[in-house]
Amino acid sequence: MKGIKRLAQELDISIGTVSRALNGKPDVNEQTRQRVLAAAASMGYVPNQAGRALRKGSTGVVGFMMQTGSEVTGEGDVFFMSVFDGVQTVFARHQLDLVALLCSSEEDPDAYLQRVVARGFADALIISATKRHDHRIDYLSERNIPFIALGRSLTDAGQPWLDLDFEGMARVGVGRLVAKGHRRIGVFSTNDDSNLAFVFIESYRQALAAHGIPFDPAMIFVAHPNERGGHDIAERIAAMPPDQRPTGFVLTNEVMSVGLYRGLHDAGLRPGRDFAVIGRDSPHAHYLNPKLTCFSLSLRDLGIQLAEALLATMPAYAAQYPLGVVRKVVPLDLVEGLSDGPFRA
Amino acid sequence: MKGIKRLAQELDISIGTVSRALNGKPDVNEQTRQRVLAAAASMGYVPNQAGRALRKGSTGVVGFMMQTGSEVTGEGDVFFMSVFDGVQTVFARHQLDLVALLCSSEEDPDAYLQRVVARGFADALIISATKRHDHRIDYLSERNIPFIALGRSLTDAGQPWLDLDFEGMARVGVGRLVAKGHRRIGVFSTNDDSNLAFVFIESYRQALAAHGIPFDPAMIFVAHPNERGGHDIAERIAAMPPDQRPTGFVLTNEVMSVGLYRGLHDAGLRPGRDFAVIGRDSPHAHYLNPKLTCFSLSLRDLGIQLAEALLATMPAYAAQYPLGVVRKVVPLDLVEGLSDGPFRA
DNA sequence: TGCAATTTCGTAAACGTTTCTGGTGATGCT
DNA sequence: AGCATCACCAGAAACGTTTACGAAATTGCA
Repeated sequence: MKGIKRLAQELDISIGTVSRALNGKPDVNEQTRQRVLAAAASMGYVPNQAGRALRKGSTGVVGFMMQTGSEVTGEGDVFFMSVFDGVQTVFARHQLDLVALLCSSEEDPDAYLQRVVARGFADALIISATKRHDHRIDYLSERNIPFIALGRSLTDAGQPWLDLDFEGMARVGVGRLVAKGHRRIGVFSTNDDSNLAFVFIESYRQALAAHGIPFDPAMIFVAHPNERGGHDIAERIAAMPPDQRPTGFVLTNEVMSVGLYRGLHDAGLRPGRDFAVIGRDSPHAHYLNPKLTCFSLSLRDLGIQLAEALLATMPAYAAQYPLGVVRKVVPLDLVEGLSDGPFRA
Repeated sequence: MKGIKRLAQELDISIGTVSRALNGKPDVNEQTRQRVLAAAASMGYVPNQAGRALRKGSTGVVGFMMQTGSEVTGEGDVFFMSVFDGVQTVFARHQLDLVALLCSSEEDPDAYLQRVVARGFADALIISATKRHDHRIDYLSERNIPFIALGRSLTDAGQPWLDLDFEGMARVGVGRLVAKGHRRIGVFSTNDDSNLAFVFIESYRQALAAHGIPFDPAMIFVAHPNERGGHDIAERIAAMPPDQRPTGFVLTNEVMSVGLYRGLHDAGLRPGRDFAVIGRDSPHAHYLNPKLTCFSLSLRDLGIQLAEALLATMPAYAAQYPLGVVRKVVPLDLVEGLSDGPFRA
């Protein structure tokens, strides 16, 4: 005999009453409730997840889907740890648990989603690293599984999303460099289907146009969104004839600046003196020398917004979070460093 | 009507047969099996996790418990992503899924473990950031839940564990610096109950003794195991009278060197010239200037070993992994850089 | 042809919980 | 005193699966 049944037998009351006592339901005598609670504590009773989920149809778990492997760690790293923390502070108020659903780099994300998630493993989902055309969005909305995307997508099923303000980063970044005399401003892009890069490049072109600077495709550097990618870019820049090189760079990724700095240094280019860099804040970038001028935001706060927007779409919680369908760009602050120092123009 | 019942009704056969067909059980006609498989695919059937777990008593899920929040990210960061990848390549062979159980920084790890895990959420666990006295180890072994610890602990319930070779790092690191003439060699420690720091400091003392160098408590620098901690250490070193400062430093953490470099630089100390640094390999440290001399290991391989050692303790898989109870220290390679360059002695 | 062995399948129980439906006894009200 | 109300609780059904058991249909063999 196990579980609630054993408890009931021990106390000589019915399992129904035990369940009601445990779950704070109204029709149970306060005295018996205390008896049950005491017995549960002393016997170390803890409800079985499967039984409860089967009966209730919900698990109390929200999944954050992310990809593993070292190569794909674009936003990865410490980024998520802080976002998680924010999400959890909201979830804690509702006894919801957050788990990270780890999609192996060897498995197709769509397949993973179907395999793990559609089984009713989680009540709701947070998906990240959204692509411009993202099958997961269709899949989840077809089945009415509540979810929110961290990142916009062209695949629009009316889902809520939160995204960083790439337009703003392009506008402010370019504007800042232009004001210092730069005309050849490099940016990075990826060669996958990620919407992030697409939005950023578009905004970059608009920002250039706003300052009357013609767009030059050679200023777009495709690379992996990690340290190595930053290093690759620096090497490519160094290989260009000096008069065709960009004189400044705007990055939206947290860690690329680390590799970029090193690559620039090896090429004899010092950020903030020979070359302007504007990047993204991160624990690593924070210790670059010279100090990186970067866009910054509270990741914990991002997590909080993410959680609230998600709860707003879940029937059981929507009433407490009357936010409607959140589709929002979150702004970043520019933190002045020395890496985009005065240009010689 | 939902799930397997609907499938059965559609095909006009019993749910028992459908289940057996789906699960590859022997006593089902090959032709009906194909019919079932086809119907399941076309109707997008996917078995309910709760129902299956309830009946079978196992979930097919292994949890990796880790803490969230930006402050506690000692080993965190990109470290885990690669380890996960290794674990998953092993798990994939057995249809096991790995999820990260995220313990909020606001919740007690022991309480979290009881709340989430004992519910039968996962079949087995990997716990990390083990303490010298770790309640989780007792808890899990009392309930016979298979688990493995990433990190040794004084709490010994006969559990399997894997740990990095801190003895080796201390011995090789100190030996290398001593050979270059260093006598005052700094190391870092934490002020929590983590066993990692304890083992390392012990080995450090022994390594010093082996070279006839007296132990000086002032050479131990307590700090947070992250970039900021590294920076703090540099500031403290800079504040010491030059003739009392360490002349070299051995770090076992992946990211502290980033902050240490910056802090040393601000104090006018250049790694590899005025000060020797030996650290840990990581994507970030890899781009330090000058190149960091560091201990390195394949995290993916660590994940593979972790997974295999865990499976060896799970009754259902033990036969395929006859490893016994694995309690093993995994070695690291020294990668020569320029940060521990020639000493002036 | 007849009996045993084998293949294939349907039936039903079980996993641990929550919740619906009634029922009992006590209480309140007239 | 009689009736309605109420607080409390027991019983049972249900959630979706897997699996033990046995029955039916088929085959093999003499």
